[in-house]
Amino acid sequence: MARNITPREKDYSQWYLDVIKAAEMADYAPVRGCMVIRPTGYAIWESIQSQLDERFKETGHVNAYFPLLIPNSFLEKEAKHVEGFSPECAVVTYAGGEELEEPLVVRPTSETVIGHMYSKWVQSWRDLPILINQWCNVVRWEKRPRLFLRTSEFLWQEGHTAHATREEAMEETLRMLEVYRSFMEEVLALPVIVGEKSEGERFPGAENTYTCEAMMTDKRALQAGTSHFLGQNFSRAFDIRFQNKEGELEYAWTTSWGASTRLIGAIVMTHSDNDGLVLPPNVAPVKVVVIPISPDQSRLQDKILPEAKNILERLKKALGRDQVILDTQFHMRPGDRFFYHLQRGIPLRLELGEAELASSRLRAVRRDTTEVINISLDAVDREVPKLLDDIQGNLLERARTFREQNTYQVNSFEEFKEALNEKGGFIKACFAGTPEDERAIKEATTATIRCFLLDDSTERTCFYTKKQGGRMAVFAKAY
RNA sequence: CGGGGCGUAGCGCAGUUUGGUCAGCGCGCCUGGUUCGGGACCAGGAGGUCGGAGGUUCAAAUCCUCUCGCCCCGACCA
Repeated sequence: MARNITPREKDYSQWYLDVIKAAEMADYAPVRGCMVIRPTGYAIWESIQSQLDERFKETGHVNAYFPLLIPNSFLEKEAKHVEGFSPECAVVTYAGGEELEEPLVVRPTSETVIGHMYSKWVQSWRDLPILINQWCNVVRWEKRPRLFLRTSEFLWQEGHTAHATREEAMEETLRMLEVYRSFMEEVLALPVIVGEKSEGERFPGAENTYTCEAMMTDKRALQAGTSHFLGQNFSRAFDIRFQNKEGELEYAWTTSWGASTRLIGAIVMTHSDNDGLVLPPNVAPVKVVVIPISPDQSRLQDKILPEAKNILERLKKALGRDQVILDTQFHMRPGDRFFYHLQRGIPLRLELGEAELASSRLRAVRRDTTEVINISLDAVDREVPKLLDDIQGNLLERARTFREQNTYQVNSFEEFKEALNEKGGFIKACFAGTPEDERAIKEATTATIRCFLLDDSTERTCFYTKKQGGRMAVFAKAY
């Protein structure tokens, strides 16, 4: 058991911080609310970035870059947008040695600048759709920051598209929601519930917001990615108009969608344990570590190390160059070296010592189950990828089971409160109330509507108002 | 922004009530040795203007005032 990590059941948020610290993923920056993403953490982000980017490209998107600073007046063009974001905006008023004529907002998101540019780029229906994504940082001033989950500056990706028809834009919104869902499940081993946000939780300026909601191991919900159908709100505000085939001027229909470094927090809170970080193989920057061991330095150098290098090369061919590393920290004792990689979440550890050399077998230890498997040396190229797949599958299954076991369905407010207080987790209930009802529920229980389920067509009685025609909602305490 | 806690070595803390032999402990770090398959042990060593600024006093980590920052719980959020 790790001695530098507070047990999860004792203090969840301390455990979370300890895991991040032990894995050296991040550190606090001198400015409150800001964080430094250290190489181990950043490598995870790069892994997320490259794999998501590939999926964006596959669905026809291209990358571009829009500026960090946005004229304050841009934000003000969309009433709800400015209302939603102004409390958390950082504003530059002084630059170049003098007061600026117009304050510049450090982007909290880029709908406005991008809307401005799109209005210049779009004239004809032939210019549509525009399918652009950008990878960047944004600033949203936070009162209560938490590493990866809520920091004043964070890294993310924001897709912004413009379309000729409402249908096309809606299709895009849902397509990207699905890209997020499949990425989260297949790569991050993060089972998510997709759905539609309630009016109160909607993106400021959106007509509709769709979300991927995940359950952390403390049974709280985490919004892991969102996709917004913006209707014509931003194209009206920024005059994105095009001439259709009939020669008439029409406003374009836009969407936006984003996922952030918060996903790293989600990985930590979904898979890690009291020994530290656990990474699903598909997102792990390093999937396998080979650890040559021997108390005898000359045996180590002459016999064991060469064999370890041989295995390393074979695994590099089987898995990819950077996916496997050789541990040569010979000044450390084996236990220390095991812990070093354990706490960094490397999915599979391969030990090679005297015993293995003698038996022509490797000792493989799974990070997810601590299970030990002996692999014959000739079979590593075959067995290791299989094991990694198995680990990936196990982590997803484990998370899914946990979520299912902590999801309850209720029919009355009494049951709702009881389930929430005694069990926690996700609570499914049919809801037909107003935003005021939602607020009242939140005040009474601190739980909020995470989303309305998309595939729900049956109309039932609302658990709260007893009105007919409600939709199935998932409630939870959220991050 | 409200409520609570806390700033002393890289990290975690004791010391503050009762001002003076209080510059200390554990971990980590460095050196040497013995060890070595889930976090070793012994010996020696480096490291701090006690968050900052004023003040009280012969004397301040300790008392007073102001200030900065952090953590936890609430309202706001990817």
